[in-house]
This record gives sequence, C-alpha cells and structure tokens, in this order.
Amino acid sequence: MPKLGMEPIRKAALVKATIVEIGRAGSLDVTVSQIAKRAGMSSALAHHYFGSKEDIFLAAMRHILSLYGAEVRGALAASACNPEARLQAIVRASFTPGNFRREAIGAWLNFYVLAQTVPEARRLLSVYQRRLRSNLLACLRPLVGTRADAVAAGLGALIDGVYLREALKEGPPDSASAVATVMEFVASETGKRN
Amino acid sequence: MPKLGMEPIRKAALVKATIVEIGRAGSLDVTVSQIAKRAGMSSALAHHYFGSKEDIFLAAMRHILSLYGAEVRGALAASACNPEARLQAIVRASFTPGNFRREAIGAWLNFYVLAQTVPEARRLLSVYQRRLRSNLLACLRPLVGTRADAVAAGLGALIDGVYLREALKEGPPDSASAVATVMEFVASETGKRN
DNA sequence: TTTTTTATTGATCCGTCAATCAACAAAAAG
DNA sequence: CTTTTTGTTGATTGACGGATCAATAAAAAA
Repeated sequence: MPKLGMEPIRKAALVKATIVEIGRAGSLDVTVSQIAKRAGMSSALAHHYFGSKEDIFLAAMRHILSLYGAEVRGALAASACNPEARLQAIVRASFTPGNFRREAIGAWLNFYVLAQTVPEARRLLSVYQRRLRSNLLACLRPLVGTRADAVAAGLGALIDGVYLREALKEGPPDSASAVATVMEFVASETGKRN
Repeated sequence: MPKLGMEPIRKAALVKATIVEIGRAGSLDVTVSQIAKRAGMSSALAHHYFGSKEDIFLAAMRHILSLYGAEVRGALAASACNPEARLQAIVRASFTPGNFRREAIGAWLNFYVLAQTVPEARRLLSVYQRRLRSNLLACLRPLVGTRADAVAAGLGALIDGVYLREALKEGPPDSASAVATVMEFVASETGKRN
C-alpha cells in the first residue's frame, strides 16, 4: 500500500543506514542489500532512489559533513565574541557527541578513503577543510598574528589525527580527552600557559 | 625454468607490489591478480606462497611498519644525545622520503582502515603506536616534565593527522612542510619560542 | 472510469574475484 | 635413473554483489 511522498523519507533512511553499516563494518565493504535491509526496504528500491551505490555513499558523506557544518555554525553563533572562546567553540563542535559516536567516526574515516578514489568525495572533503581552515584563521589572527597560517595548518591536522586515534582505539571514544588534547595545543600556541 | 630458493624473492616482490597497488588504487579494493601481475607472476602463485589475500595485506603492513621502525632506530642512533635533537630525529624519520611517497602514505591510510576489521592488523598498529609513544616520552620528559604524557598524545595524533592530509592533498607530498608543521608544535610546547 | 504516476519487490543477469586443482617442468635427493 | 621436492600456470569453481527488469499495487490526474 504505497503512501505518496516517500522519496525524501526513503532517502533519509538509506543515508542513516549507510552510516550505521559503514561504522559497523569498519569499511566501505558494505553491500547495498545490507544498507537497504537496515533501512527497511529492498535493494531494488535503494537503486531506484539513488542511481548507484556510489551515489548512496556520497549522499551519506554530504549528510555527515552538513551535520558537522551545522554544529560549528551553531557553536559559533552561541559563543562570545572573543577569539579564544570562538576557537574553543570550534574544537568542541568538532568533538560533539553527535559526530563523535563510533559509527560517525568510522564513517568519517572511511570517507577519507573514499576521497582518494572518487573525485566528488574529494571535493566535498576539501570544501569542509577550507571552511574549517577559514574559521580557524579568523580566530587565530588576533591571537598569533602572522603565525596564524602555520598554526591553523597544525590545528587542522591535529583535529584529524585525534579523530583517527579515537576511531581506532579499543574502548569507547572519549570526547573530553580529545578536546583536552587539542586545547592543550591551542593554549601552548597562544602563549596562555604559565 | 624454475630456479630454486624463489620463495623469499617472490614474497618480497608481492609485498612491494601490494603496497604500490594499494597506493595507486587508493583503497584496499585491489585484486590478487593485479598484485600478482605487477609482481610478475600468476595469481595462483601468490596464493601458493601466501595462504590468502589477507595474509598478503598483513605481510605488506608488517613490511611498512618495520621499514618505519628501522628508520626511527637509525635516526636515533645517528642523533646527538640531547632530547631536542632526538625529538627532531623521530619527527624527521616519520616523514622520510622512503615512507612518505604517495604510495606509502596511501598504503598506510588504508592499513588504518584494515585495522578496524582485522585484529592482527590492529595489533601491529598498536605495537607501532606504543613504540612511537615510548620514544616520544623519553625525549619529552626532560623537556616538559609532567606534561610529557599529554604532549606525547598530541604529537602522535599530529603526526598521524599530517599523514592524513598529505594522503589527500592534490599535489605531491611535501616532506619539508610536514616536518615544519610538527616541529612548530614541538617548539611551542617546549617553550622554545621568543 | 481510464490513465498515468509513484511505490515496491522478487527474480535474474552479468561480471568479478578469491581460492582450488590438475598438470607440467626442472632441480635435488636417493 | 627414478623419486621427491620445489616452482609455476591456465583453467575452473563457487560465491557474491551491483544493477536491471518485469510485475504488482495504489494513489492521483484526466
């Protein structure tokens, strides 16, 4: 008994299921059938709404990236105006429980891999990186002046690296210690120590 | 015309070919046939020497990790005794042209992914991480005392993060700028800035 | 009411790939 | 020599998975 206007609902369910499945499998070796099953439909329907498996992956990636973007935007809007506070808001947003659940981290790591092969994935990733970088620069310039460029590069890489480690370690990811590790770097670079 | 004592030669060729192919493909989606072809033999022979595809991957991973280990050992042996010099030696070794070519970086990234699925891969990776961490700690304790733990965590993550970025960026990897990014962090943490 | 559009699936096609096997060749061992 | 061990491959098997299609059903449009 087909209800109408299913397309957005089905697509959303597939995107969600894709992220979960990738996180579970710890790799992109996930079949369309698995994804469709988790989303409660047949694999044929998944192919109907998205043209191909790659399209499903890209949609999932867009979703994760846009979630992260929204998180950062929200944190910045709610933060005070001084650079230190805004910097901390960005870092916190990067490690919010939302995109810091095991499944999200796993998906993110695997999307990095996807970006090596699929140009569109690489494009999406570079958009995110540019935005992060520009946000960081805006906060860093008042704090470290001409060194802002170098510090932003280090900070960006550090955030990614902490992600990586959390994705691989045995126990559950620890948001607080991730933030602490990054903020330690910030404190040291902005000369806010002893 | 079979020469004798082929086993180690064939195995080495397969390991090398595996790393190249993974680097080229930018993923673990590499067929045994591709690997065998690049190594100049049939896929059946690859299965003859290694039991399975997974065994080939693990051998390749061991090879990369042992190369890196040797690089670090060599750099430490050749370095002066003061902590700063040893720290720099470790960082330099991490970004040596040898394990910093595109193919090696790509392979490394994909081995991270493999570690999510294959326990033995995870074990190998954690051995490397522990060794790196202990080397870093030995250098850092005289420099930053009780903060050594936190700084080592940051440094390790930063090195991984820089790897990640180099694996994804457009042009050829830039060893010098990678070292500079990491050493910037070190300098700032050890208070060696004006 | 007829027609078209949307939703949905089971069955199927076609390609790929890891793994196995039978067979052959040459060196070493006996 | 003949037997065993080592090296090597082409062909084959068996499973899996992405994509397609025909068929069905219901809502909306005509």
